[in-house]
Amino acid sequence: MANIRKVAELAGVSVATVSRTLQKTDKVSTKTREKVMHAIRTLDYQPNLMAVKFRSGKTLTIVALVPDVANVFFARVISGMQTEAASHGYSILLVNTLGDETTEAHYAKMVQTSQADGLIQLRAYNPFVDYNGVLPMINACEVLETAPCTTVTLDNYAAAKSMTEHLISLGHTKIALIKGPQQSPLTQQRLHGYKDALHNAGLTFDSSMMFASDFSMSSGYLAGHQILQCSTRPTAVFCENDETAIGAIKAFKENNLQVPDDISVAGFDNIEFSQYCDPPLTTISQPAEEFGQTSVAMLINLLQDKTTKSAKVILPFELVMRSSTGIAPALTTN
Amino acid sequence: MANIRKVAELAGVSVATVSRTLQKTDKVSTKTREKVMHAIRTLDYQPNLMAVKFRSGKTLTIVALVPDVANVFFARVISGMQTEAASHGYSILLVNTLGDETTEAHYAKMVQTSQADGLIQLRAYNPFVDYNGVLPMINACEVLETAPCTTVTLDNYAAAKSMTEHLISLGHTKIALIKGPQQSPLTQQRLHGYKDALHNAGLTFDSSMMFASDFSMSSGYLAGHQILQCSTRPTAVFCENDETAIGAIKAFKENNLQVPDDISVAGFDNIEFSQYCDPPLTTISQPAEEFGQTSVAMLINLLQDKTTKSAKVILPFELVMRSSTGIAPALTTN
DNA sequence: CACAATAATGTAACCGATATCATTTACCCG
DNA sequence: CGGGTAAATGATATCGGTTACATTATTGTG
Repeated sequence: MANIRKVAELAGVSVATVSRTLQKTDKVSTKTREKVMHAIRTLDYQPNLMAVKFRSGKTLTIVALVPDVANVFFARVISGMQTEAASHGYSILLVNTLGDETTEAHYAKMVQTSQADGLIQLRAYNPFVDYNGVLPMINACEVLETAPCTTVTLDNYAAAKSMTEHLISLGHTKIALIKGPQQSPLTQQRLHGYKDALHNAGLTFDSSMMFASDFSMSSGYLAGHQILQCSTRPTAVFCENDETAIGAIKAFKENNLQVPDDISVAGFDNIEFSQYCDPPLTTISQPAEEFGQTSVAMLINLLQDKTTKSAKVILPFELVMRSSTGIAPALTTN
Repeated sequence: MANIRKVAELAGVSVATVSRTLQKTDKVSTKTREKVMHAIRTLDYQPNLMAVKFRSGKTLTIVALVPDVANVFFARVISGMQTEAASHGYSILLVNTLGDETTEAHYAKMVQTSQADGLIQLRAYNPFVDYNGVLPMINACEVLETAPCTTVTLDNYAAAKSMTEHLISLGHTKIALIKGPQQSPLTQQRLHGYKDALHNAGLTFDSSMMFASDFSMSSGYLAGHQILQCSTRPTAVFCENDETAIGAIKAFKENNLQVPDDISVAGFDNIEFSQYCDPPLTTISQPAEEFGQTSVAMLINLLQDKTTKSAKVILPFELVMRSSTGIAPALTTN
C-alpha cells in the first residue's frame, strides 16, 4: 500500500507538502499541487486514516450499546443514530449487549482505550466502572433519574398514566397490566403511571391484575392466557409494549374473545406492525428515530465542548387511538 | 491520560518491559512484573488501542453495509453478525445505506484507508470501485451469481418455486404475485421460481397478476387493494416477503374477504410477526442470524488466509405452513 | 572458578500521518 | 538592484505503542 512517503518521493517533494496538498490546498502552489495530485493518482494513494486518528486522538467513532438490535423499536433508534452520526462524519460501532453488564463494560473500555470517542447506552446501567471525569456517554430510552450523564427519554410515567386514563374514560374499571421485566426502570415508571391513573379515578390497584413479561410476543401470549384464567376477567389490558399486546390479542382470539368488544387491549411504542395487526392497536407513539438522532447530537456536542453539563432531554409521546380499545362491556365472571 | 512511558518511568523499567509485561507475561521476571503491574494500577493505565491497531495494521473492525437497519429481517442478520464478530474479537461498524451507492462507496473506502479490515454487503452491489486484489468482502442475502466475492445466500429460486407449488397443490390455479423492487435480484430470482412452478404445472403466467411493492407493509396493503380490483380475482397471493403479505391481508379483511377461505396468502422470510398475525402466515423461513454469522465467519477466514477463493454458500430455507393458505375456492368474477 | 548458554532487560527504529519551526524562494517597491 | 516581507517548501519531532536487536544479568556445568 502506498504511503505518503512514496507519494512525496514520486512527486519530488517532501511529505509535508503532500500532507498540505491534501489538507490545506491553498497553502501550496499550483505547480506542486499538480505534481502531487498526479503522484497520488499514479500510486492510487489512500491516506491511512488509522494513522490520522491515532495522531489526532480523535476516532470519530461512537459505540452504541443496544440490548437487542433485532428489536423493532431499537432498530429504529439505531437508524436514527446512524443518520445523525453520518451527517457529522462519525461512525456507529454497534454492540448487541443482550443486557449483559460484562459485555457492556468491555465495550465501554473502547472509549477508555481511545478506540472510540463516546458511548450511547440504551439501558439504565452505567458501563463505566470507576471512570473519572465527565462521562463521554448519553443514556437514552431506558434511563434513571439518577443517571450520571445526559439522558434522552420520554415521560414513561405520563404516557402510561395517559393511556390508563384513556381506558378509564371508556368505562373500564378492571384493567389488567402486562408488565415488562421486573428490574427495568421503564416498567417501574409505567407501572407508576398506571397506578396513579387508577388511584386518581378512585379505582383500587389490584396486584393480581399484573402479569409479567419479557416484552416478547410469546410472553405476551402467555400473559394473555393467564388473564383468561382470572376469576373476574378484566375488560381491558394495558400492555407495556406492542409486542406483548400483540401476543395477548392472539391468546384472546384463540379463546373466541372479541377485541375490543369483549376486552380492550392497549400497547406502547407504536411499532409499525401495530397498525397492521387485527384490530389495529391503540398505543403510545414514541419518536424512536429521534431518540437515536438526539442522543448522537448531544454526544457529539459533549465531545466537542467538554463543558456541557448533563442534561435531561424529554421527547414527546402521543396517544394513538385505534380500534383495539373500546367501550367497556359488563364484567364477566368465569 | 497515562501512557506506556509514564508507566515505565514510575516502575523504573523500560517501555519494552512494560509492553512485554502486558503481551508476553512469561518473558518477564516476577519481580519486575509486580513493579509494572503496580505502576499500571497506580496510574490507571489503559493502553491506547488505536496506537496498537495503527502499528499492527489490523483494525479488527468489519464494516456492515445494511440497506435498512430498521427492517426486522436485517436486524436479525445484524444480530448474528454481532455475535460472531464478538466471539472473534472483531467489532461491527454498522452503516444504514438505504441502498445509496454513494454512501456504500464512501464506507467501502474505510477498508481502503485502513480503518476497517473487511466489509459485508447485504445488497447485490459492489461498493469497491476500481479495487485491485482480492476483495475483502462478503456479499450476503441479496446476491448475484456474478458477484466477484464470496456470497452467502439461499436459493430464492427454489424457495419461491416450492411455495408456488404448495399453493398449486392446494388447487389454486390463479395465483397473484406481489413482487419486490424491480431492480432487486431477489425479486428476479423469486419471480423466476414462481414462473417455473406455474409452467411446470401447466398453468400460464399472467403478467397482470403481478403487483409491485417496495417490500413495505403499506405497499403490500396497496397491492392488496389492487388485487381486489381484478376482473377475475386470484384465489391465492404469493408475496415476496412477509411485510407485504401482512399488508395485503389487511386490505382483504377490509373488503370482508376471509383468509384463507376466500383467498390464500403466502409470505417469505418468516419474520416473528408472521406467527402472530391473523391468520398466522404460511411463509418461507430463512435463517437470518445464520446469514450474519456465516458472513462474518467467512470474512474473518478470508482476512486471515488470503488464499481463500470466493465461495458460494447456500443456506437452507424451510417452507412453514400455517393457516393463511388453504384449499382453493371457486374462482370469483367481479 | 571460568565460560557458555539462557533469561531478562534496555535501546531505538518503526508504523503513517500532522504540525511546528526553520529555511528557501518569490515578489514588491523604493 | 538590494532589502524586506510574504509565500512555499523542507526537515524533523511527535502521537503510543511493538519488536528486532543489543546488552546485561543469571544460571548451569565441567
